[in-house]
Order: sequence, then structure tokens, then C-alpha cells
Amino acid sequence: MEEILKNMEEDKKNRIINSALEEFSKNSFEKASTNNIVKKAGISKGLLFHYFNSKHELFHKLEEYVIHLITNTIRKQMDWSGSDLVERFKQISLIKIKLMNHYPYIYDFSLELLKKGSIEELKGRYEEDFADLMVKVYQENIDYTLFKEGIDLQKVVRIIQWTLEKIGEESFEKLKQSGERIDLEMLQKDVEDYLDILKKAFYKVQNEEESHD
Amino acid sequence: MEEILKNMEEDKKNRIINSALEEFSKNSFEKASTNNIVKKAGISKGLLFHYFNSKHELFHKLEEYVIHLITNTIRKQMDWSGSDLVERFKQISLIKIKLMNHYPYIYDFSLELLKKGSIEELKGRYEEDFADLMVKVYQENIDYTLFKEGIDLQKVVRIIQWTLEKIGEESFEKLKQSGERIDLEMLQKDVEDYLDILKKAFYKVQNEEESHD
DNA sequence: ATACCATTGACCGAAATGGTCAATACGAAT
DNA sequence: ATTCGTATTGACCATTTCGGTCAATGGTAT
Repeated sequence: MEEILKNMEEDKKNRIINSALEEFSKNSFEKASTNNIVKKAGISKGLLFHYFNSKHELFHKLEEYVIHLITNTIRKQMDWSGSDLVERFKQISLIKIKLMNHYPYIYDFSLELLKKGSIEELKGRYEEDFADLMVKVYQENIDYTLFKEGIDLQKVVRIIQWTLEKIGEESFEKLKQSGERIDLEMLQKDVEDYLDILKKAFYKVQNEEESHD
Repeated sequence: MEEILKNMEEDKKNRIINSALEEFSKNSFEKASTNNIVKKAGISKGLLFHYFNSKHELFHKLEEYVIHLITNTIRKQMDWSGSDLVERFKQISLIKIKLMNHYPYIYDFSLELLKKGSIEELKGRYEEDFADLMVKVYQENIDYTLFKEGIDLQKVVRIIQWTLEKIGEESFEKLKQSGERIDLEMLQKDVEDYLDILKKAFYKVQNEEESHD
């Protein structure tokens, strides 16, 4: 994707990527229309097929690009030194939402990929990539003794993840309806509020002194 | 819907409803195909247009039917006497999932309705209906002093709702992939486990004596 | 002026679209 | 058996849309 469009001006490139992401997110592969994609991207039909020889290749290159972008961004922008799982989740969710400001449909698109699977050859590769990253997120240097004892750790972790996912989904709905960019500061505050509640609920009681005024 | 198909044998009626729900859930109205609907329902094209004069009418009657079915089922099957909000949520979520066993795509379909809106005339009517029901759920006879003091009640309630929604979405994914009906007993156990965790986290500490062996 | 790549949009045959309708199948009543 | 009426069929229609092609054009650097 990057190599294919490397000489194209940034703005046009983004329009193509975003238009394709939107069309493939809203429709199944078969019903997604290349006519719609070029119309929304503001380019001619010929140009799209000049760069991507077929609808299949476009989709294939797009999913490759998206998987690579998401996993690499997380890998690079995360602070891997901390041992607090919730903080790690928070970082991931903020990274995703920042990506969404640039590529509004990237999250929806990647969710569809994970649900429906994709071209087999690629699927193996990126699922492995994702799986590796997730193992790293959950296990590398994480201190699980922060959680209260006697609770179902697996379920609690899922509650926390689900909450973050829902916050993300809500932001996306807002973005779609208003068209304005997401207010990252407000969102960060929101995420932190929710995670504070969840930490207070599921982490061992902390030293009150540290948070004293 | 019910009146239109009243003389039809139950099985064929369900096949039509479920096929239409599926097609309209997976595709936007425009891209949904009446050819697909009749194929999956196992009926002829002519028959569908004999009962519903147009694709628009089919969709319209379908949404009317679904909204009515969901709200009425909740209204009737709920135990409105309790004052525990979490228990009320639990009931709603189990009712929804039971409906999903009969109409697998009813939940997806209704979500799309709420997101995208629908035909204007109907929209006003059923949104009001939904809103009324929700007010009843949240306010009629609910004891909010069960929650711990000093927490952000609104956010806590949303965490609980989101958790139930995610459990429902997961059940639906399983249903789609396996095709088997949902094991309601296992699911109920699951819902209760999660809600126990959330209650312990957000409700005031209860008398331990009652749960003593 | 020449060479070269980016870009266009009219055009293609094929497929799918929502909807129609004359023809049947079939059970009940006579 | 025959008639009647309704439930149901599927071939058929005009129209649109599909993915993809390609000769032509524009613009830029040499």
C-alpha cells in the first residue's frame, strides 16, 4: 500500500484509503462498490485500477496495511516498562482512538477482519502477529497481584476491556454523526474516569497518602 | 406483519421473517436483496411481493413488528416489583437472548434501527415507546441507595449495561458461527457470575450472615 | 519537441436489481 | 367429478450497477 502509492500526494492517498475503508466497513466484500470508492475519493475509476489491479487486490493490500499499521503503532508507542495492566489497556485504547481521528473507519474495518477472517494466506500471518502482541500486552512484566484476591481475574479483565471497547465505539458513533474530530483531551479524561472507577473496584486498596492533597 | 401473514403456516412465516431480518441486518436497505430473502426463506419471489407490495413496505412492516415484539415482551415478562436495578438489567438481557434464540438477527436488526433511524413517521412512535420503557426500567421503584456512596452512579450503571451488552453480542457471534441454539442455562450462569462481580464491586457491603453456610 | 508517467471517463458484457403477471397447484365446496 | 378461489410459482421485464478496460489527454521534466 505505502509502496504502491508512494508517489501520490498525501491528501489524495488518504482519501483513497479512507474511502475504501468506509466502503468495505459498511458492506461485505461482494457488495462493496468500487464505483462508490472512487466517487467518494474523488478520483477516476481508471486510476484506482491502475494502482490496484482488482477489487480483491485492493482489499488485500488494505487489510495488510491496516493490520501492519495498528500492530506497529501499538508496539512502538506503548510504554512497556510499567507493570499495571489497566494502564496498558488505557494506552492501547487511546492509540486506537488517535488512529481513528486519521482513519475514521479503521477500527470498524479491523473488527470485520477479525470476525469474518479474510484471505487465508494473510490471515495466518496477521492473526499470529496479533496474538503475539496480545501475549506481550497481557504477560510481559505485568503485576497481577495488583488485583484484589478472591476474584475471577479473567472475568474482571474482560469487564475492563469491554468498557474500553464501548467507550471507543461511542466515540466512533459521535465521529460518524458529527464529522468533527474527536476531542482527545475530553476523551482521555473520560477513559481515566472509567478506569479509576474500575481500579477502585478491582485493585487492592492503595495507600491513601499518595493521593493526598 | 402478524395480520398480513396470519393464514400462513408458522414455519414458513418464521422463515420469511428471519430471512428478512438477516438480510437487512447484514446489508443497508438499498443493498439488501429481495432475491436473497426469498432464496433463504425458500419461497418464490411472487409470494413475497404478494404479501408485501414493495421492499420498502416489507422493511417498514418488519421494523414495526420487531419494535412491538421487543418492547411488549419486556413489558410483559419483567418482574416490576423488585427494586434492584441490576436484577432488572439481568431480566432484560435474558429476555433479549431468549428472543434471539427464535429470531437470531432480531438484536442486530434493532440496533441498526436505533443507529440509523428509519422511516420518519414510525421513528417518532417507537422511539417514544422505547424511551417510555427505559424510563420505567430506570426509575419505577428502583432503590438507588443500594449503590455505594461517593461513586459516579451514571458511569457505574453504564459499565453494568455495557457488560451485559457485550455478553449478548458474544452469544450472538457464537450463534452465528455454530448455528446451534444458545445454551440458556449456561448463559444465565454466566450473566449471574458477571453481575455478582459487579454487585460486589459497586453495591454496599451486604450482611455476610445471609450468605453464610 | 519528445518522452514519460499520472489520470481520465466513456465504454464493455455480464450480472443483479425490484417488481409483474399469466399460469398453475391445491384444497374445499358443490 | 367439477367448480371455484386462493396460495404460490418462476420466467420475464426494463433498468441499474457491477468490475474492469483502454484509447485519449494532461502535465512535467528533459
